[in-house]
Amino acid sequence: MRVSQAEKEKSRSRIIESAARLLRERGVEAASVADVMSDAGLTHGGFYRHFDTKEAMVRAALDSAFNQMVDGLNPVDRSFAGEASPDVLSAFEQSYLSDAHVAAPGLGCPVAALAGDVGRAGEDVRETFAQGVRRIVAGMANQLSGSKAQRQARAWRQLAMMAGAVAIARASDPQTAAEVLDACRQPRS
Amino acid sequence: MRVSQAEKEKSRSRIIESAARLLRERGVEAASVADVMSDAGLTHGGFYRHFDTKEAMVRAALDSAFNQMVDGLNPVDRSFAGEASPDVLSAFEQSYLSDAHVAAPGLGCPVAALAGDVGRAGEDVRETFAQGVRRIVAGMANQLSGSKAQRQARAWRQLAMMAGAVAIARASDPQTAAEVLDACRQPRS
DNA sequence: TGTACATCAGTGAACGCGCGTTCACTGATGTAC
DNA sequence: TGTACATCAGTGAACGCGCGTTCACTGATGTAC
Repeated sequence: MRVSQAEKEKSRSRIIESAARLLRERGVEAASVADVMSDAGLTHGGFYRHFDTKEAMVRAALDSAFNQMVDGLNPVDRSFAGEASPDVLSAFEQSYLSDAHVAAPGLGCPVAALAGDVGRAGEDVRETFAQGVRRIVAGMANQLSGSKAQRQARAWRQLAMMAGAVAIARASDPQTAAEVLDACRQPRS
Repeated sequence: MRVSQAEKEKSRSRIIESAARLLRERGVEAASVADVMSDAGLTHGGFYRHFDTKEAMVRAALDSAFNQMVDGLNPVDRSFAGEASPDVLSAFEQSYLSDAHVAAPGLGCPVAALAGDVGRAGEDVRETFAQGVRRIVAGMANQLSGSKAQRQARAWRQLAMMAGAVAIARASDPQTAAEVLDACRQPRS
């Protein structure tokens, strides 16, 4: 039964949203096309009316997940003039290194959840990932002071540390997770 | 054809070595039992004379990969008295953030290659991973100065940053990879 | 505005394929005497 | 030290299963007149 163009667009959005969550929760390979379609309230057969391949879905879902992260970094009600807001960055970092983020990968940072998987994916997926990471780093660097190169380098170091810490925390026992998160919450040394 | 106990032990070592490399290169799911056995010069049917399940092999391979990393941190010819050797730590960090490490995940740090996958694995695998990370952090902390808590916290931050940076570099294009690695090679800020 | 018809979003069965695991079998190894 | 026999590492076929993808079909949507 054909549905309207507006309905199709809603379906596509639901597929991408489901994919963005399931990819981060289960990994690129374990999040199957059938799982994603079922989560979106559809059957798997219709998948190819929306995407040519699973890889195309992965790219769209990655982009969506990065958008969520960048939105969290640049709340519209605060950065209306692009001004530096160190409390926004502090809040982002505190939220990133929280137990809640560790416990909910499906809603969390795609770098912490998927960097390993994407490293083994095709070039197109890696390109989508790289652009997403760059947007996060640019958003963080905007909230820092110093020269442009200094701000960007500090943002890279901070994001790498936080993503590494959350990935380690998820891959360990609760005590080890608490140790690495606590260490990374402390100021630089 | 039955082989001697010594031959069996050699087979087991080859299986673990192949698994440790293929897991880091392809990920936990994509490194199949048949691939590992073939790489070790055996056929897949004999796998269960060595391990009860694929998960048991993953744990043994993870342990082996972490051993390699810890050996690199504590060269026997240097740390004979457990004394602090800052140049050993510097060499470790420089090697960790090198292009060679990014290009050769099969011989590299299991944290950078497998933290994401292990985060979705069973509790036993996560426990093996956690013990491995702790050994790396202890080895790094031994090379630092300050109170025990300070040294350990600094080691956690440094390892989290380096593992995050290498994972991001592998999941990105060459230019982005160079940016994140360069940033993380710089001293603290 | 109505009518006739082409389009196509979504369904559910089916495809080939590789996965982890099991199994009957082989024949050299290890052991009991 | 020899001999008879039980053990078991390794082989290769087979198992059920879920994967990504394809396909014939349905019937509401969109369009041409």
